[in-house]
Amino acid sequence: MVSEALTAERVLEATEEVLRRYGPSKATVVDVARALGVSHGSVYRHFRTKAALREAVTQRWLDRTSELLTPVVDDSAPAEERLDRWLTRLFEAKRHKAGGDPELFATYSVLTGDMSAVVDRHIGDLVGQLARIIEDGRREGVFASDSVGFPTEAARAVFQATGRFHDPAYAAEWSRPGIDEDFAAVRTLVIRGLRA
Amino acid sequence: MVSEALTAERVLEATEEVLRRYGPSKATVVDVARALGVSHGSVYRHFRTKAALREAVTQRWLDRTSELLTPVVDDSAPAEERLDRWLTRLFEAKRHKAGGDPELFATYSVLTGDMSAVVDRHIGDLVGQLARIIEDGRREGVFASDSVGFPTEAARAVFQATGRFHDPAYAAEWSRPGIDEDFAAVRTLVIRGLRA
DNA sequence: CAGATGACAGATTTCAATATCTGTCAGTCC
DNA sequence: GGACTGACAGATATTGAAATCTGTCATCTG
Repeated sequence: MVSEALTAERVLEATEEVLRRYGPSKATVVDVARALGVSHGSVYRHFRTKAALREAVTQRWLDRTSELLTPVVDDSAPAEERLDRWLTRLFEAKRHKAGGDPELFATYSVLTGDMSAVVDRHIGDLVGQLARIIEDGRREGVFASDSVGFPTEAARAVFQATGRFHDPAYAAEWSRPGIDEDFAAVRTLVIRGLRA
Repeated sequence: MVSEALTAERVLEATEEVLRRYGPSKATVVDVARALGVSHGSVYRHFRTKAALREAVTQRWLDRTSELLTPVVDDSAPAEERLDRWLTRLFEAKRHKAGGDPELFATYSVLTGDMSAVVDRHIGDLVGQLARIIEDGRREGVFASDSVGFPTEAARAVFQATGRFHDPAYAAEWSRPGIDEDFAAVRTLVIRGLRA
């Protein structure tokens, strides 16, 4: 064969490129096959359905954000500072993605809308990261151990309370003037709410 | 004339009925006129455009919720208790509307999507109510006066942090199991965040 | 024989014609 | 004469026939 072997990874890359070019409603499996120079039957060898292909490419996209945040979780700084940095970095990352390539961001927002399982897993990852920071903070004695429930419950509450600054549904608000002040106020409120 | 005079109020009532029956995409000015037994030209005598008619009917709908909450603001109970009740009642009211007549709720959710001015005014009303409670709490010494900014800023933060439990975009989540625990956790977190 | 192809049936989307709606206004009717 | 009508132009929505897409599979190829 002249070109490289057709792998799932190459199919995913082509899919992302096709999605970027045509958007979620017009990107077809035939387009992906065309971009790879193969027949669409070959794409179905790697992904059973179009939905499975979209799920895989979306999961990859979401996982990139989670990985961006792990350094903050594993850091050795005080928990309160890490929580602040984690929330800020999440907001920055989302805002950067949304502002840098609005069409691709909109595309993935549409995709995630049809994929509660993939999204739930991603949210689970992020809440897990938050829970680890909160657990550390309780061990340090900086965060209250009795108030908002187990670390995972507190983490869920923090995640939900800051939703306006990471949920794609609000992406349009992220470029409004005053958004930084709003974010600072919510972040402060939430962190104060965790304190001992 | 045999029937009652055609008033703006009667037009609004007919519009709500037509919206309930046909939904936001199929409800036309001609339908409203038909429901009233007049020509559509008469409807234009009371509302300059279809958009103005929809704005008026949407504002009425939103104002009904605001009015439901004023008793809690004007109550003489301690501020922290009133804040708790205000948040709970807002969530209950929204959930009740969304669950009781899902189609009409979805209809109004679509309408509000095209009406930032009306929605901003409504949010301004609600944040104003919250600010009054927070101001009282600061006067009582229960809420910190130095932390999250002026009462209006703190009120905005509280409103945004609890968005998942009043923003129609999340209506689908309000019937999920565990939502009450989630709400309790966020509510507790936020109220603790305001404390002195 | 593992991997790729392309013809095929049924589902979905596109597109252009046709129908309906919005907003105006000259004219009608108490 | 003030409230209402209905014909009208331009904008928007609906419809159904034609084109395209999804997913399968018998066949091909190196």
